[in-house]
Amino acid sequence: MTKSGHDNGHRENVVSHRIADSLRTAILGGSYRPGERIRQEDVAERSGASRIPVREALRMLDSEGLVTLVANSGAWVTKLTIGECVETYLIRERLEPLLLRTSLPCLVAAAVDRLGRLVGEMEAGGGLDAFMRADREFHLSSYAGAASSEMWKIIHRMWNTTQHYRREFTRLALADGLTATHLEHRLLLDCIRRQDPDDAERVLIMHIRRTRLALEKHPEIFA
Amino acid sequence: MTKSGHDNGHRENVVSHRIADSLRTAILGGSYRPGERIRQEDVAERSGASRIPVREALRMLDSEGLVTLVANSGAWVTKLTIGECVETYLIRERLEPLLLRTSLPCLVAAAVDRLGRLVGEMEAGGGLDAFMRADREFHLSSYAGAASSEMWKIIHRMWNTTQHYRREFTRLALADGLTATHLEHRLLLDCIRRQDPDDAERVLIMHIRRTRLALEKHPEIFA
DNA sequence: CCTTGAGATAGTGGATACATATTGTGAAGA
DNA sequence: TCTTCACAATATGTATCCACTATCTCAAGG
Repeated sequence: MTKSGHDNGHRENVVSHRIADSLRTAILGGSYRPGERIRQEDVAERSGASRIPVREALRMLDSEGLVTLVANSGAWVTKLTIGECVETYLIRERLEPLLLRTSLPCLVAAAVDRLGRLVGEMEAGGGLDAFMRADREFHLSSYAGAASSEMWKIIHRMWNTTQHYRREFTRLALADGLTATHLEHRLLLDCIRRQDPDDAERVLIMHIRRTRLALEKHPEIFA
Repeated sequence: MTKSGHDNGHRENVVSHRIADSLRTAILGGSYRPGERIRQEDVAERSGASRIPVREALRMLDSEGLVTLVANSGAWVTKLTIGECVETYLIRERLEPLLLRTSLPCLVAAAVDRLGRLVGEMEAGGGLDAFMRADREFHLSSYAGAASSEMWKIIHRMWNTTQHYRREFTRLALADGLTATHLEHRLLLDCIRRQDPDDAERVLIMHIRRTRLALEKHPEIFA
């Protein structure tokens, strides 16, 4: 290990990966809006690199579903129709319970405690951004026991592609207090504490399904 | 339409796409084996292009899960462990029934007839390659009513990444005649003819699950 | 004999420059 | 006034050249 200590996990010091990370953060953070065009030259100039690594980065994000590439035309931030968004929730209804079941036995006490704190943060009502962050962290952390699995990647991807629409939906739902959501989170946390995979699946299905049904009542988000 | 008639659907006349298609066909056809290295220079030379479109193609295939890219190191045909392959089947058990349910009402009589012919081809016993082609065609065609959906892409990808291992497993199973498989295909075809989504889901779950359990008994495939 | 480190080698990552396709604009004609 | 065709501007796709990193080989030392 004297030479260069290359075993720094999967840290990619490659420019294309850095650009992809930067763009991903910007898209998820809302700096880019769905349907907005992304010009290779702009990104290249802003990041001080040439267009080649930008193209590689765009291809990565395309494969993640965050941007849509069209040959000889350009790249746009992926824009979902309400139908595609609903389909994503239908997939999540089937896969996330399985992922949670897989992850459940691997969640140590410390991890469960952290989930409890996150539920508390959401209930505290710190505003839109705080809820979004805690909600994402809560659910994805509950799958941490199964991280690095193929299913984990699929689910993670779906959380990313729907991030913008969840934000807009949550913005509307915050007005009603999100009481059902908070209750479901408490129930889910309890199932996790009890290490009960069957009940956990049921609650999670209900949670995702109810959100989908509520989302379908707000087609204006996809206008 | 005087200039160049560019409206040929999604036909990608881009070199990188052509190379990706070529490599994909080669990998799925078995010309490349899992774990085998793919050198950019070799592919570039063989296709008469430079390395840049080859890199783009490799990134596409990486995003499809067919090849594995490592920064500053190279590209290899993705090699699955038995655990990863089993996980793929677990995902398929949950998603394909849903996809079939979505596709079912869109399958017209002609499409169902074609499914029937494919079942006949499989039962006819034309050897490994013939069965592989008909089996893939049968299942993927049963989802054709939901083509272009996100779920369809996920499933398609999984059929691709496990293609090599299904071939090896089928090679072993052919000796036993595949009787259960043929019965399940007949049952599934009947459910489709009756337009019964609930029974179709049950049969398909059983079909995938039984295959997974049988696959788990042959770890030597992944040696 | 085994371990370790320096140098050579091969192969990927990136920058610059050029070719090509798409799209927007405007003028000419019906 | 609307349609249509041609041209120009813009952005993407590709080729060539260079730099960097990882791996392999081999020799020196314990």
